[in-house]
Amino acid sequence: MTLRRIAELAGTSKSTVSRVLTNHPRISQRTREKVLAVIEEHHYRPNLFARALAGGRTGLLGVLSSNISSGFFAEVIRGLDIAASRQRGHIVVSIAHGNDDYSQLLNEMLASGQVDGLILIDPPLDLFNSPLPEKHIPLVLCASQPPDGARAWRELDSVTVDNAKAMRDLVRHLLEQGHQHIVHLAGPQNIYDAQQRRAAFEEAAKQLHVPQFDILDGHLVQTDGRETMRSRFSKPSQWPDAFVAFNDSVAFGVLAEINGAKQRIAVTGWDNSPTAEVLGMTSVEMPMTELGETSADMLLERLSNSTAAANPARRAILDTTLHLRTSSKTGEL
Amino acid sequence: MTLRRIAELAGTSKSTVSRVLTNHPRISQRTREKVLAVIEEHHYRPNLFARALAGGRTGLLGVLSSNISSGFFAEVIRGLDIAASRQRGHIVVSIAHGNDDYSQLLNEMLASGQVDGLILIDPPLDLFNSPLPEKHIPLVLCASQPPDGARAWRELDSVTVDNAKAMRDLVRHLLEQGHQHIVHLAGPQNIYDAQQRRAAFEEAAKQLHVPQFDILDGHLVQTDGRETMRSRFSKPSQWPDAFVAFNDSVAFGVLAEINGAKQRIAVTGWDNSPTAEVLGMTSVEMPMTELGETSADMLLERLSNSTAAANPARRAILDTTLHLRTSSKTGEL
DNA sequence: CTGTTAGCGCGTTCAC
DNA sequence: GTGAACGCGCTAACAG
Repeated sequence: MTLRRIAELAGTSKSTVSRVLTNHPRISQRTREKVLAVIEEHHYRPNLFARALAGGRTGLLGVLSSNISSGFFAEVIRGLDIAASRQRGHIVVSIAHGNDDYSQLLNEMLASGQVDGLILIDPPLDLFNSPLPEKHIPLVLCASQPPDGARAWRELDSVTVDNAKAMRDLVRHLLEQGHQHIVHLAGPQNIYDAQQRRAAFEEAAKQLHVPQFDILDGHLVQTDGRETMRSRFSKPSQWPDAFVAFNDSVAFGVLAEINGAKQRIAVTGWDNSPTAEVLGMTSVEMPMTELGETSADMLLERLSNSTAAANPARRAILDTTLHLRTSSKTGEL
Repeated sequence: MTLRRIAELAGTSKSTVSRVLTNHPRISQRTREKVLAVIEEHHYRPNLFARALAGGRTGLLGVLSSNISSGFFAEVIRGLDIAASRQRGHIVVSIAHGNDDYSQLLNEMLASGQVDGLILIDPPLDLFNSPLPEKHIPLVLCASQPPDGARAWRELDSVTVDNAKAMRDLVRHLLEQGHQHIVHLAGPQNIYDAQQRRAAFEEAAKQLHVPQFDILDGHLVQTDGRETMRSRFSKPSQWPDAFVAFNDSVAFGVLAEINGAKQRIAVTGWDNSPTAEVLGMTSVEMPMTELGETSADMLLERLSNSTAAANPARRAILDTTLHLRTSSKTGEL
C-alpha cells in the first residue's frame, strides 16, 4: 500500500493524499473525508523513510541513556514512549556503556541524522565540558542540567526534579526526629542528581544547624553502601544517628550491614522503589515516568513549532514526594 | 555529505561508491581503497532512509514489549542494545499499555515497514490465538513461546529460559529443608513464564511427592502478594511451610505481611533482584541481558543470511541460576 | 482548493 | 570493473 495507490483508489492525486496526511489546512472537507476513508479501509501507513527522505519528519525520537539503574531507566523510557506514541512517534534507544561512549554515541546519532530530535537521559556531567556538537535537530536534557559555565549547553531545554527541596524536607524531618549526627552517602559526582543532592544536603545541614554531619562520595549501588559501612563504620560505636543515602540501593547496602540494629539508626533512600515500601524505608519518590513524558513533550513541541528554534530554553522542574516510614521515625523504631 | 559528493571527490561514479559501501565483490582493489579514503576523510555515513527506500537495510531493529517489570525490561533492552550496536544498529522500542495494544502495535510496526526485523518481548499469550500477521521481515520471540496449537507462530525463532529446571531444583531444595506444605503464588496466566512456572511447579510437586501443595494464580506485583496473604492466609495457623512466589515482587509482598515471623516460614522469589540479595531471600536468577543479546543476535543472523528465510525455527533455551539464601534454609532461619 | 513536476540519497538493473 | 539510468514513497514547490 503506497500513497500513490491510495490516491488512485480515492480518485485523486498523490499531493492531495499527502496534504491530508500532513493536516494541510486548505483542503476541502469532502476530499479529506474521502481520502481518510480509503486510508482507513486499507490500513495504510505512510512509509517513514520515504517521508524522511523527502524532507519531512520521521517520527523517530532518539534517546541516549547512560548506564543508570534499571528502575529509573525503565520508567523514564516508559514515559518517553507514552508521549511519543501519543503523536504516533517512536523512540530509538541507545545505551552508553562508559563515559566516553556517551559523547561518541551522541555525535553518531547527530551525524547519521536518523531522528527528528534527541533526548539525553542523565548524561555524565563531563559531557558539558566538551563543546556542544553542531546540531540541526533539537536536544532535550532529561534529569540533568549543565553548570552555569557551559553556556552553549544551557541553551537546551531540560527537565529535572527539585532535589534541593526534597533534601531540605528530608534533613528537617531527621532533625525533628532528634537525630544529631547525619551522614550523607552521596553518589558519584559526575551524575547531576548526585551532585545536586550532595550540595543540597550540605546547604540544608548548615542552614538548619545540624549539630554534626559528614559527606562521603561515590555511592551508586548496594555494594558501595556495604563497602563504606565495612570500612568506615564497622563498629556500632562509629555510627551516626542517621544515614541519608544517594538512592535506595545504597540504603539497602547500609541496611544489610547494620542488620539487627535498625532500632538504633535511621536510614533513608531515594527513588521510592517498591522494596523501600515493603521494608518501611523512608524514601523520596521521583516522578520518573513524568520525567520522560515531559521531556518527550518538550521535544515534540519544538519540532511541531517551527518558529521554536529561536525560543529560549525552557526548564521544567518536577516535584518529588517524600515518603516518611518507620526507618526514620523515632517513635516507631 | 552524500554518496554523490563522495563519488565526485573520488573521481568515480555513484554506483562505484555504492558498491564499495555494500562490499560488492567485483571491484578493483585500487578503486575501493581510493573511495574508502575519501569516505574516511569526510566522515561520510550513508543516509539510512535513502538506503531503506532503495531496498537496503536500515539497521533498525524493532522491539515490542508488554508492560512488564522494570528490572526485567531494562536488562533485556540493555542486552538488545549491546547486540545491535555491535553491528552498528539501533533499537526502536515500543511498549504496549494493555493486551489489545500489543497486537495493534505489532501490526503497525509491520505495516509502516520502518525496521529490518522485530523482537517481541513477552507478548501476552492471547496474541498466539490470532493469526500470525503477514510479514516480510523476520520476527523473534523473546521470553515467550507459542503453544503447540499455534502452528504458524511456532515457525518463529525464540529465546526463553528453562523455567522447568529451575522450578524443579527449587522445589527439591524446599523439600530437603523439610517443608511439607508448599504454596505457589503463580503469576497471571497470560504470561508465558508464569504459565511455565505454574506447570513446572505442579509437575515437580507431584513428581517429588510434596506432601501438600496449592497453587494460586494472578500474582504479579507486591500488592498481589499482600492481598492474597490478607485474604487467604491472614492467620499464622493457616500458613504453609513455604511460599514459592512468581517473582521477587510478589515475594516481597508476602514478606511484608508475615514480617516478624520469618523464622517460621520459607519464602522464595524469582528474578534475583538486588534487593533479594540484601534481604537474604532465595531467588532464581534470570539471564536477562543475555536473553536480549541472544534475541538480537538471532534476528541479526536471519537478516544477514539471506538464505535464512527458509531455515527452520531455532529455539534457544538459557539456563537460570538458583541462589539459595537464608529465607529458605531451615538451619539459618 | 487541487494536480503536476521535481527531487530527497541510495541500490540495482542494464549496458559498456 | 565501471558508469548511466531508473525508481523506492514521499513532500514541496509551482501552476492552475
